[in-house]
Amino acid sequence: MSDDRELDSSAAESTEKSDFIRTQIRADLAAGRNDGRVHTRFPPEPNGYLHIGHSKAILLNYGVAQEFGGKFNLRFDDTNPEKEETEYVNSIKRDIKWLGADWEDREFYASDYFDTLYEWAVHLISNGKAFVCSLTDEQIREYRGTVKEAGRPSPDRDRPIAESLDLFERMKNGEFEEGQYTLRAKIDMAHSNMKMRDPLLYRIRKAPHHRTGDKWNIYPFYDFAHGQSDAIEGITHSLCTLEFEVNRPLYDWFIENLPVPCKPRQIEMARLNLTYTVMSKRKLLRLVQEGLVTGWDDPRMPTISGLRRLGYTPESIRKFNDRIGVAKRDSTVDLDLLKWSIREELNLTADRVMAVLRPLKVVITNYPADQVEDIECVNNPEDESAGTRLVPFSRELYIEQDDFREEAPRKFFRLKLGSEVRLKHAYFITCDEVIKDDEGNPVELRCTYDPATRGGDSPDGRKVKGTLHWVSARHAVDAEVRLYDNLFKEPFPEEGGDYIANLNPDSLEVVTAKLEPGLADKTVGYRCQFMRLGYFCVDSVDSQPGAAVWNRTTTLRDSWAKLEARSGK
RNA sequence: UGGGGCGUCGUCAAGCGGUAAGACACUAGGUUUUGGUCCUAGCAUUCGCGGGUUCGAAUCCUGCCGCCCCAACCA
Repeated sequence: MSDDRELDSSAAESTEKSDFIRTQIRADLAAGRNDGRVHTRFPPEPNGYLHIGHSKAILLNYGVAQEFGGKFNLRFDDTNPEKEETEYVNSIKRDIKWLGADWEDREFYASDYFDTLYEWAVHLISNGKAFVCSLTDEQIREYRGTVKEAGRPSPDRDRPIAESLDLFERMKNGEFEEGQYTLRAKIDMAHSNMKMRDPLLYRIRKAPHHRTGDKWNIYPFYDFAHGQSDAIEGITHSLCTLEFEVNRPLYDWFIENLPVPCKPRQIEMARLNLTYTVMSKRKLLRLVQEGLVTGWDDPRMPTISGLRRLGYTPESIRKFNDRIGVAKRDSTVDLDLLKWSIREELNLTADRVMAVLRPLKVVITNYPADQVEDIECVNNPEDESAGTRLVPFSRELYIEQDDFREEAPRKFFRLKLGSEVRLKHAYFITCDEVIKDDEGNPVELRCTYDPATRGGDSPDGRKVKGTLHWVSARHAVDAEVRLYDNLFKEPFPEEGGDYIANLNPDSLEVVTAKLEPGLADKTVGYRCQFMRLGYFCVDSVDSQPGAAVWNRTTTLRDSWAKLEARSGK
């Protein structure tokens, strides 16, 4: 049966995608543009960790290259030395590899092209298309006008070419202070597109660069670096997000006015937004810096490294991306879709094991005190080849506190005083007596079992509605289990005031759980379902040899909780 | 009182003049030794709104409305 499902999904994957980007690429190919080549790139700025939104860009660029027999580059957009760090380039490379996108030997940096970019800036000056400007940042802003009023030309706009050439060289040589001069293109101060009003090309910055060190005193801006870097690498389709739509005329202007080896086409698409989280590096960075999370890889973060640590697989993220599609309209994807993509995979592949998160002791009064039985348990009902394992059963057990109510409505199928339930794979038990503490909370259940129901079926054919998971008290191993929930309590945390105020105070609950003994030696990389509770994995950071820490990747669908919540209102 | 982009189910998203795919979510049943999974059924007579063209419009034209982006020496 699981075979059928796998066939179905692979068949679905093989259907040709027809989003607007691929449609454009096919048209370009048909028109013979760029010699019929397809070459894409992912251009991260190394100023933070990659998040799930980046996975959309990575997988799309890589996927498109694959589908059209083209190539995919990784290029770090490192034109701002003040914000960029080597730690980030390493984490970015690790995350892209993990997602399964392969840039082969094409790892590039915009900073690789600083020399060429400098030459091209000189080229523009020489052709009267750029000039050195002495306006301060404040003046530049003022001269630029507004979206509704034309700007005014800089007084330096007609500076003689030779003078600009000289000044620009001296800027490069470090003869001036930061902010003293800039290099600007000479386009049109009255242009209706603000990006075309004599945009800045270079600024003086004396900060050391993570790769070029102190070689440069001037650094190009994004607009002067990005398209040219694309062209240098032979990129044919430069995919980016919607906010760069207004930059496209400028992108094209540089391509037209510079001796570039290829003419890439910029195509813009909507970025990914997800409910119950934020997706901007700036906002994520603040969570890290203020210690609101444990780091970029905190399992609650929407970062690739956070999701990996939470238990997501590369495949689940790829499937998620296939399902959200790509389009031009602003949208926010339901977090449930992401959760569903990991449940879908783990349902088919994860072992079912037993763990009790909030233990309640059960004593089987008619079970011999010194007896221990090995109960055969199915590892994965969705996958027969996963086999079975033996789990010890004895007189004293733990069950989940939530699975017992002294009195409960008819719809409550779990253990009640005087009623019978099945312990998964083991026996039917009936609760005879509840022992409570001073506050009336149940601390121990006295139960009897029916020896004839071994394995979980009654020979007389009587049925029980509930099946509970359990662990043998004597054999159970204690473990720290981290129950993660949504980082934010609101679906749109950025709406209204400060998003920090919408953090979910219950995004992490830590419990000491009782696990079946076979889980004691599990190591990083192991994923399983704690039966009836959710999917869990061994934490890759805080686990110690012999003392795994477990993270809840996601809960199971819980129609009982839904039902109860509904009737409670 | 500028320019650019976008409006199809609660959320994503196909559709490109021939009479609204699919997924998630949700609802109702069935199966079930996980209240999980799985299965079945339901879930937009309607595509932001109004006109027009056409035998026929979500698709073409037109007017309006709404949302997003652009005035960092960020990317």
